[in-house]
Amino acid sequence: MKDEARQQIYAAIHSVPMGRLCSYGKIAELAGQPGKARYVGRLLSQLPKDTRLPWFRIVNSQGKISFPHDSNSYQRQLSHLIEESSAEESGRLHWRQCRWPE
DNA sequence: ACTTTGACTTGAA
DNA sequence: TTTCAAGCCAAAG
Repeated sequence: MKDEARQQIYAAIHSVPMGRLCSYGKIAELAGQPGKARYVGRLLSQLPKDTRLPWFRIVNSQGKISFPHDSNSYQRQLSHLIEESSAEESGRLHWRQCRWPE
C-alpha cells in the first residue's frame, strides 16, 4: 500500500513535461494522496544521486525552490531549470507560465 | 516509546 | 504583504 503510493508519486513527477513546473502539493494530489505534500518532499530527499526523475521541476506552492538560497541544492536545482528555460537568469521562476497541469 | 524535524499547503489574521 | 496555526506523517534523534 505504501509502496503503491510511492510509485504513484514517482509517476506523477515523471508526468511533468519538460519546461514546466509543479508543486509538491499538486504532485501529491495527482498521485491520489491529497494533503501529503511533505511526503512528496521526503521521497525526493531520498532519491539516489543518479535518479532519472525530474525532481528539479518540483517547487513549492509559491513557485519558489524549497531550499535555502545559500545552499548547493538550491543552485543545483536552479541550474537544471535554467537549462530547460524554466527560469530566468535572475533566478526567478516562471511559475505562472510553467506551472503544470495548466 | 516520545519528541522533533522537514525539498509542504492553506486559510485566517 | 507577511505571519501563524493546523494538518500532514515517515524518519531521525
